[in-house]
Amino acid sequence: MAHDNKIEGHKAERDRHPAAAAEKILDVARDLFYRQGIRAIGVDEIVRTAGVAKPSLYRAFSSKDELAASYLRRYDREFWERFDEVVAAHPGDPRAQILAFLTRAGKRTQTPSYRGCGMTNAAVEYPEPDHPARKVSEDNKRELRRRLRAMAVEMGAADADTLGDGLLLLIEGAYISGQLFGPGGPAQSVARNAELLIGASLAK
Amino acid sequence: MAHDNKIEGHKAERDRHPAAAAEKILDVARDLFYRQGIRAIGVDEIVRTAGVAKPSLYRAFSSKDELAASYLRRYDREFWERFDEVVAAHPGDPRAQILAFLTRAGKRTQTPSYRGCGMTNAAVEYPEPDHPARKVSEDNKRELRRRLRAMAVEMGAADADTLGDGLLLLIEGAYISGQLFGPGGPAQSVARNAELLIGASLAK
DNA sequence: TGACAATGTTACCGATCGGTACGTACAGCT
DNA sequence: AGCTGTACGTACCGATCGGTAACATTGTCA
Repeated sequence: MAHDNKIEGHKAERDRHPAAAAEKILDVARDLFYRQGIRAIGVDEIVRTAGVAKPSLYRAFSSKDELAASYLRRYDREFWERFDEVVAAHPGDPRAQILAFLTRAGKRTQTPSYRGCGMTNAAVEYPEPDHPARKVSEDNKRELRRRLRAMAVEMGAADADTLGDGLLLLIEGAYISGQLFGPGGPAQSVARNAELLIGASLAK
Repeated sequence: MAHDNKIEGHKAERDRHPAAAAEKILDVARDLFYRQGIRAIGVDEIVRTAGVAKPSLYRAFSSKDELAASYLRRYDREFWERFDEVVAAHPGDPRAQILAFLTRAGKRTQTPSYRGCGMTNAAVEYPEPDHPARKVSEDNKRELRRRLRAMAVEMGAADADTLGDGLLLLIEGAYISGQLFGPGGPAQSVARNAELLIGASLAK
């Protein structure tokens, strides 16, 4: 054992860039937190699944709460990437943008393993206003509200704030009932209902 | 307190009916579970707040999960009481019934301490399909969906299932964004948006 | 070769988790 | 009185929680 330097090369492959453990941790945390919930997952399970040591977690993240916040910050980035992607697909046509977004979201909610919006779920799990994870979630939702209202203005809605908020309600409702009802649930009709709501809000 | 001859009372007052501890436990659990979340509250905190001993909890409830389910069963009863109350206030007028329900719900969401729907929150906290608390929650939501769709039929909607589901999405969205945004959030417009959606769904 | 940075290993901490074995106080009945 | 059933409390269980100290091992780069 003393001179046992040559083992399998199962660790030499990732030395190229630093903080490889942190990335694996975040990958695993993202997966487990989203699927099972943040409170349901302990740090031990994370490091065990990631195949890293616990100190590696606490060298990269100051606490579990901060790891949760990091998970949500990454979620936030990916969310807006998807959002901007569908927006860019229909330039100058906010109605088509929203409908495309909702069609895609509605489709995702029909997946058996669908677990809703990580942001929304985190806010439910952490009602305390000063929790780091909740702050990220609230920021994300505030920005979403702002954008939806702006798009309602673009659409020329008589009461743009009401329409923007109505769309947000439909979206959040889809996130929640997607995970509550599973495939075949009410979330499958979110795009159709949004279309109806938009139509009613534009007609005067 | 009509015949309250017994004094002294840290135990004499509840001899009349059995399982007084169980009631206090359920009262406290209801309050703490709703405000902070089920996973966030330990059984120790419950019994401490209730001023009872821990075995009293486990004599009345086989586990914490079962206590959570009991909390939700009570929540379910009270929910349908409120629901039936507003339905009874507008006999034969499903549109007025729903609007009245949503007006009241929308108002509640503007309370600073609002924490959403206990059913919805529990489903977010417990994604596992066989968790006792989740089962209660799913049953409640399925029944709500059924009723909303039935009311949409009563209203004479062209696509009643879509309207019923759309109303459910708005409701769930209001529950969630009520606790996410607090007063001034999108949930304040849930009744207005429902009105628009209903109008658009009835016009052909 | 030697310093450095990143990770791993092991062992631990106090607190809290959900849950229970067991003894006791007190009612009603005979 | 004596017995019995019932509701309750004290004290405790092992497991897990989030988090840390100390040190060994690794490959990289100068």
